Formats: sequence, structure tokens, C-alpha cells
Amino acid sequence: MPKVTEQYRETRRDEIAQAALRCFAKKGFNGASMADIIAESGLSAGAIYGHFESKQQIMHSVASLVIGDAVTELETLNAAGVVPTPSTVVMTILAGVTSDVSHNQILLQVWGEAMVDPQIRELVSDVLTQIRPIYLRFLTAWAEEHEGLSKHDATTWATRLVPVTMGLAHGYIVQSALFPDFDRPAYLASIQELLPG
Amino acid sequence: MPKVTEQYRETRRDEIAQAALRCFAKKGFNGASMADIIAESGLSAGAIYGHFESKQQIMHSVASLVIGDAVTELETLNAAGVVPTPSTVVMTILAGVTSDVSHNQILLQVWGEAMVDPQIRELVSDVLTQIRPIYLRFLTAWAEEHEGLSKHDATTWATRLVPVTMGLAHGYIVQSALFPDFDRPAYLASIQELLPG
DNA sequence: GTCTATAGCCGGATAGAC
DNA sequence: GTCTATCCGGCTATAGAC
Repeated sequence: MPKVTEQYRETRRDEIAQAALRCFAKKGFNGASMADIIAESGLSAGAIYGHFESKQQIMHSVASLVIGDAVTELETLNAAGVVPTPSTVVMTILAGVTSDVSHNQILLQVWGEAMVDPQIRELVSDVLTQIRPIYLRFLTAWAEEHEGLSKHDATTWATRLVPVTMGLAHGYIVQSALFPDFDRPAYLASIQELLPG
Repeated sequence: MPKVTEQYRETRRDEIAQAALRCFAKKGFNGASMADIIAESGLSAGAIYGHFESKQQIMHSVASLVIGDAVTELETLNAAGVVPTPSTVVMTILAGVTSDVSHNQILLQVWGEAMVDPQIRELVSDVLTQIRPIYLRFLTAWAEEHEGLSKHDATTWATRLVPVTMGLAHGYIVQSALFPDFDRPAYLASIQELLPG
């Protein structure tokens, strides 16, 4: 099989997923019908079912796309090799997650769907499994470097701080999606005030 | 019209809403069918449609039930007439919202649904409109009393702190619903550490 | 791989007796 | 007010030609 074909399939799948994402953002996972996705993609039913087995599979693709944003940004920061402050870590994640408004909207839908769809729940869990250790390492390194804690003390300190730090990010995401006149810069400023660094 | 009948209708409506809530918790707003709700309630289709116009209306009732929890607890605290610490305010809300696990699960679904259902979005907005001033007054009063700020300074300080404080609550709710082994007491302890008071 | 057309099903809502 | 039975619409997914 020539490589071109593989790339082509990949591209097509992504086109479909992007079209579906727009539909889901507008009408929701359940409100958007296959007909909507078909129309938005400019393709046909047959074409789409040649790339995805079911609507649910499309949903999962989109969900994984949206929750992947957080990981991407964190790993970029990770590759930079510096020791960011706790608030920088939070703000980096948030920059990724909420840069695209529609992603942010769908993220809330994903969380809701995770309550009843085990596969999506697992998708979300997996992301936590990826994020948590990175998060933890950042905070630990910072505590060692700027607070002069021992490795052990820094680790326990960071372990305690991780959940609330993520919580602040969750709060930003929720309010960002729910309240039209949410003041994002003000929230970020408050985070900096609250968190060390 | 005798008063008994009114009470009866109210009771019935509540029975149906409670049955629907159980269904929604198990299968989600869209996954649960009217047939499910009918079975769970022990009533019939006709009976239910005598009390609700549509499935959507039932959803809205349940949504309003679930997001009302936060307000109830806050107002109880309000009636007590004391000046709680910032962390006490957060913990009071959380006690109300997450005391019933199914309410907590449905709350995430409500947020998701708010992304696409304007009526639910408004429901959520209304709750914020109720909560925010109470929140603000608590924090302002505390800042005046325990930090010795002037009324004006206390107000600006509190205004800045309200969103992140709510954010911490949102984070608790999200992680509570998404991660099975979320350590709630530890999160609350971290809040106390982070927030003044 | 992609199209059109359609099968087949399931869910929300109603009709009419009681 | 409540029941049973049923309609109707819309949805996902497939069949078959190209």
C-alpha cells in the first residue's frame, strides 16, 4: 500500500472530525445528527461511514481531539526544559484549552458525556494519567529550587497542591464556557496572586 | 379548587422529577428515554404527560433541582448571621452540591447541556446571579472584620477573589464527578491552606 | 471510495376509553 | 387523572450502483 493513500485516509478522517466538531459545538453531541455532519463536511453518508464505524466513534474522535489540547501544551512546556512557576503551569494549560472557543464549549459536553459513556470516561482518565505526573514534577522542581525544600518535602508539598491547582484550571474552563462576560485576564491575575510564584 | 388537589399535583410532579433524576443519573439526559422514566416512576405515559408538557420540561425541572442545591446551602449560611471565612463559604456550597452523588453527576451533564440549550444556560446564569452577591458580601464582611480593610478596599479585594473562589468549587465538582479516587478531604484541606481564613 | 436512496428502528408524544 | 395502544417523524446505518 502506497504511503499516499494512508495520508489521504488520515486527512479525510480529520476533515470529517473537524466538520463534526463544528456541528457538535453548535448543536451538541446529541442534537447534531449524522445529516448535519454530512452536510457540514460536504461529503455523503457512504463516504463518512467508510472512515468511521458509527456516530459514537466520531464523537470519541472529537472528544479525544478536544481533551488532548491540555496535554499538548504541557508537553511543549516540558520540552522547554525550564522550571516554570506553579501559576505558569496553570496558565499554559489554559492557553491551550481555551484558545479555541469551540473546543472549550465541547470540553464541557465531554465531561457531561463522561458521566454516562464509559469510553469517554476512560479517555478523560487517561489524560489525567498523562498530565498528573508532569504537573507534579513541575511543582516539585519549583519547590526545590525556589523554596529550598528537600526532594522529599517538595514532593509532599507538590502532591497536596496538584488537585487544587488543577481545580483552578477547571474553574476557569467552566466559567469561561458558562458565563458570557467572564473576565479571563482577571481570573488569571487572581491565580497568580493565590499561587506561589 | 381545594388545596389538597394542588398539593397532590405538586407531589406527583416531584415524584416524576425524582424518578427522572434517577434515570438521567444512570443513562444521561439523552440516553434515558421516556419509556425509562415511565417504568422508573411506576406511572404511565398519559399520567406523566398530564404533569409535564415534554421530556425537555422534565429535564429543566431536574436541572433546576440540581443546581438549586448550591443556593439553598448558601442561604442557610446567610440566615445564620455570622461572618464565615472564605474557605468556609466554599466548603458550605460544596457540602450542598456534592452531598448527593447523583446530583453531582447530573450537574456536569447540566453544564454540558447548557452549551446547547439556551433555557438551561439561563437557568445556570440565574443561579450565578443569586449566588454572586451573597458570596461577595461574605467575603467583603470578612475582609473588613479580620483584615481591617475599609469598606471600599474590602469590596475590591472580594470582587477579585470571588471568581477564583468559585473556581475552586468548580474544580472540586469536576474532579469529584470524573475521578473515582479523588481525595475530597485532601482537596478541602488544600483550599483552607490556599484561601485566607 | 464515494454517491443516492432507503431500510428499519426507536423515541416522543397523542387519542380515546375509563 | 390515569391507563393502553398507537402513530408519526427522524434518526442511524446499510445496499447497491458507479
